[in-house]
Parts: sequence; structure tokens; C-alpha cells
Amino acid sequence: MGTSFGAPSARCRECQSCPLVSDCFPGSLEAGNLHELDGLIEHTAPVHTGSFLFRQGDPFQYISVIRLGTVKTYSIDREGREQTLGFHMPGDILGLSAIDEERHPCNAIALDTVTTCRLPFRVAASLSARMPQLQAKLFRLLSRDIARATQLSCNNSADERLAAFLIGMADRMAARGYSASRWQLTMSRMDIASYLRLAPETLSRLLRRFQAEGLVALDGREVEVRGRERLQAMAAAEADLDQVRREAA
Amino acid sequence: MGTSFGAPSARCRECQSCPLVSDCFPGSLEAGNLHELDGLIEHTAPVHTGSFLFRQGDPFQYISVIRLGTVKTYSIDREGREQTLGFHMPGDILGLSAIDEERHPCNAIALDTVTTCRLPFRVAASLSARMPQLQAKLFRLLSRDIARATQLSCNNSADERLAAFLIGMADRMAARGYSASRWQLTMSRMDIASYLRLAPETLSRLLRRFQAEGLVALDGREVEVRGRERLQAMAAAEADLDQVRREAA
DNA sequence: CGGAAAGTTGAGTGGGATCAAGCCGCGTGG
DNA sequence: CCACGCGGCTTGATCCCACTCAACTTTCCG
Repeated sequence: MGTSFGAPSARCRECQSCPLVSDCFPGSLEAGNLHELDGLIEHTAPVHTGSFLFRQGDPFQYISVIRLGTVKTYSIDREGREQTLGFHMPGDILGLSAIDEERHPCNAIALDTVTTCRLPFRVAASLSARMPQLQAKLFRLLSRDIARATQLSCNNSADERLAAFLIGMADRMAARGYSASRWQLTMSRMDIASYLRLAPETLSRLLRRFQAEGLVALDGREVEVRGRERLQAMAAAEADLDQVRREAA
Repeated sequence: MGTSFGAPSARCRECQSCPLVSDCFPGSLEAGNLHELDGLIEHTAPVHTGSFLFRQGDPFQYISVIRLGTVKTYSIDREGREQTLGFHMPGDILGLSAIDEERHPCNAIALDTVTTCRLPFRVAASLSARMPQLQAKLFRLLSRDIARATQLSCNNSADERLAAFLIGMADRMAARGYSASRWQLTMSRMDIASYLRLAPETLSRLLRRFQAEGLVALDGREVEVRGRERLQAMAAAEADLDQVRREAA
């Protein structure tokens, strides 16, 4: 009954590197829990560019974590207009908006080769009753998505939204160990335009102006952030909670 | 040890009518659970028009259910622009967007006299580990808010957004036992305009046109929906999941 | 009452959409 | 090798929806 120090199996090690596990049990995963999760988390085969991870209306089963690649979520209204809802990178969780209706309210499509690991939501729910850290993690993830979606719905100018997008991408790249100042976009201009609620033409002109103003340097899908400070200043109009707090004090 | 049939205390009866409880345990609340919740759920004193339930940056403690009245949530960017995020009515839950950061990302202000009942989130979390129905309810509520915020962020025309707002209000009134075709707005034109990402002047003109077209009849804050069908058709452009499903089939 | 805030109306402007070409990279096939 | 077509992207011209500014009216409250 004492703590066992047996080496974890290959699959267990895989799970330990899986964000769903490592984020929830930072450095403190017990062997018992690990083995339990090992049998439950499924590591999916690669999904190739243009293939769907799920589609609007699909029954909801799994919450997934992206291990590799980029995913775009979007919805289509009945007039055929496509609205990009988000871009998701390794470590991001997919599917949380489907819990309530038990159907996915949007499409998720691979922008490049994507691998995920996933866990049936029912399992996650019942596990989280026994694992407070997992439960807390799920609540926080859900809550964060609310705050994010809310932010996105704000009525800022095209400039502000684009600046926020660029800074957001830079930060997310940095959080994943890449350069914050230079990277490759995985999504098309049209996707970005739709995400920012702009016509593709408008985005093109905006990017051109940003480039002329020395804020960014663009070469196709390669982005170099040159005016981080200024971009941040433009984007921060969105919601700088720290500042709000200071001013309220 | 057998099932007790003792009459519940006054406070327990109060709790049974509280949405946080009745929604989670529809007709099947055990006496033990009831008494337990009784001591945990706090019924707050009335909050009067213009007073805050919480403010942007406040530390997060409670999830609250509105028992009576209407609440507006909004955020303010550093240029002083106010963005209305939502209107919340009896039965709605407040505070879920604050879980992640442990601070409220927005303000919540009473539009009329508001009473709530509330539960420390920590308590709700630990209770939900033992009460699967409560946990499921919380997950669904969080998920629903993601889907709702996402919807709001879509780039529809002013007409579509206004129609969606009117239909949404009608449905929510109906769900609470009021008339779906005639009711009283509790929020100002400015609040609605901000919510719909419109200038107050634009909203005024839109309402005028809707009235001229026989879609609604307005008298100050009194609204009568006359063209439910047409409004619904305009609003449905947003996201008619059922239709998407039919078309995908 | 009177003052302030909310709401409406009008005139003019502008940001972003739309329409229409054109450009460019790329895969395909002759 | 080029011709071709296609989709992604850009550029230009024009349009229109919603914003802004300003004046006025109404409502609310002290």
C-alpha cells in the first residue's frame, strides 16, 4: 500500500506530457492516478489540413487537447457567411462550448496537421469529482473561455482588433517557446479577416498600413513584430484589467 | 436513519424556491442535502437601482443567482467607453466569468431592485464533488455562457442584432411566465445600444423604422412585439443550429 | 418649477464594405 | 517548358451603413 516507485509505462509517459494531465497535476501525479488516466486518455491519429475535428451539430463526446498543429473554429449562418470564432494551438482545449447542448455549436477544422489527445467528457466529469485539481482546472478553463469570448465581442475599431490579434498571437507563440517577434501564420488572410469581423480587402489594407507605420513586417504568412510597444498600446484599449484595478483604487 | 418527513424550516423552503437548488434537484432534493444547502446559501438584502453587485477587478467569491430584478454587466476600457455585456434576469447566474482570474472581469449593476442568493464558489466546487447533478449543472451553465458570448461576437448587421435582442427578450420573458409579446424594458436605450454595439442615435432610428414596419410598437420602455415571425426570421440569421443540422443531413 | 439626463431628429462625415480588376504563387496537364 | 486555371491576396473606385456633431424634446427627480 505504500508509494510505488515503479517506472511508468510508455503510454503513461505520453500522458504525463499531455497538457490535460501535466497542467492538472504539476509535478505531483501519483502513480495510481497516472495509470488510471493512462487507460482513459486517447491519443488520436493526425488530422490533416482541411479535415474536421468536429462539425456544427455533431453530438458532443470528448474534450480534446491539441498536442500539435493549429485548429480554426468557426460557425456558418444560414446565409452561408462564415464567422471565425478562434484559432487554437497546442495546449488549448477544444469542445467546451458543446457541454450544455451536448452538440458542437461550431466547426473545428485543421489548418495544418493536427494531433490531439482526448477524454470522454463524462469520464472527465466523473474523474473530477474525485480529483479536485482536475475539477478546478475544468472550471477555470470554462471560465476563461467565457471571458475570452466576451472580449472578442467588444466593439473596438479595426485597428485595435488587429493590434490585439497580433499581440495575442505573439504572446501565445512566446508561451509555447517560440519567438514572440517573428513567426509563421498558419491561417489565411480570409480567416483572420473573418475572425476580426473585417472584409478581406480591409484587412489587407490595414496590414499594409501597419507595415508602412513600422508596426510589423510581412512576407506572405511570415510576421515580424517591430512595434510591440505601440501595438500593445493600441490593443490594450480592449481591457487592461490591471489598469482598471489601479484606477479604481 | 430512515427518510425523515419533518417539515422543512422556513429557510429551507426559501432555498427550495431558489433556482440554484431547484434547478439542480428537480423534485428530488433529499432532506439531508436540503438542510446542508440551507446553511450555505445566503440570501442577500436588496440591491437598489444603480448599486453594484460587484465591480471590475473585485476579488471573486460568490456565484449568485438573481431572484428578483435585472442586472446589467458591462466593462469599461481605458478610454472610458462602456461596453454592455449582458442583461440578466431572475434565475440567471452571475460571476462565472470570474472563476479563472479570481477577479471579476466586469461590473454588475442593478437596473432595478435586485435580490440574489449566493454561494461561495469554493463551497459550490466542493459540494459539486459530492453532488453529480450540481457539478453537471455548473458545467452546463459555464458552457452555455461560452456559447452565448460567442454568439454575441458575431458580425451581423444592426437589424439582425436588434431583432435577435427583441426575440431574445421575448423568449426570456416568456420563460419567466410573462407575456412574450408585451413587456417593460428595465434598461435604457443607451444600455441597449451599447449591448448591440450601436450608437444611441442609430438605435433610436432603428427602433423607429422597426415601428414603421410594424415589427414592434413602442411607448417609452414598453415594448409590444407585433411581427414575431418576421423578427425571428431576421434574427435567425445568427445561428439556427437546428437548420444547420437539417442542411448537413 | 428648473436642471439634468435620456431620448429623438437632422445634417454631414467617414470607416469599412462592396464591386471589379489585377497580381501572384502554385499545381496540372499538354 | 509554357499555358492554363484556380485560389489567395492585393489594389483601386465607389457606395452605404452607422457614427459624429448639434439641436431639440421629453422624461425624470429634486
